[in-house]
Amino acid sequence: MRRIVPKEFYLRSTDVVAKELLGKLLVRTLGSRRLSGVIVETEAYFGVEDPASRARRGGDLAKTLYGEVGVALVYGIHRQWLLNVVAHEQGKGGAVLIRAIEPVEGIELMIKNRGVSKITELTNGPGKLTKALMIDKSFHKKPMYEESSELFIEYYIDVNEEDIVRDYRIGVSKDLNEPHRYYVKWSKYVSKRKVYKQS
DNA sequence: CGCCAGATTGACT
DNA sequence: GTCAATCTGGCGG
Repeated sequence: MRRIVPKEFYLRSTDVVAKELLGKLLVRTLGSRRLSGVIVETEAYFGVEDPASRARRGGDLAKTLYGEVGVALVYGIHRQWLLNVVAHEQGKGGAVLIRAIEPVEGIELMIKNRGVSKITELTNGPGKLTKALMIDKSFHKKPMYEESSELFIEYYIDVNEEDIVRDYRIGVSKDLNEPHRYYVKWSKYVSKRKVYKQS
């Protein structure tokens, strides 16, 4: 039985949502076809108080970060698309970056989309998974709690608390002094690189 | 319209 | 390990 994660799920602290998204299924539909994967790595980003957040730069992304929860925030960087879900408490700003998934459905098509055959290389990075699932700017601001969006998140498995690792965010030039990256310890699909610096 | 930073990736030494 | 390709969005002129 499939059940989509409801909008209310995202109206909580960004950190809690980031952690609880682990083990959920990210689904992209193409007509009757499904491409999906288990979320195994996430990072929390906040509002203007976060030096690594796009909210710092103002504009549309800042508005989206502080806006309605449960919608996709698609952001382009270094010629990749990165997928976030807007999640924060009432009156605050924040979003969860989905950094890695484990392929479940539609693996053949993902291989075609990515141009690589090694399964573990398919979706073990934020830019990689958007390419594998054919996610681009057209999904920006679309609700992720409705099947009609063709991009949504379902309940899938429960991850044990002791299997969740908390660490500093990856790749940001100016991080906060607290870890905001979460990943599943046993997953082979977590992006390995660790290039964080302290501000 | 040009400039530039940046939550990345993959090719290469 | 190093490094550059190449894209988006904000901002200044």
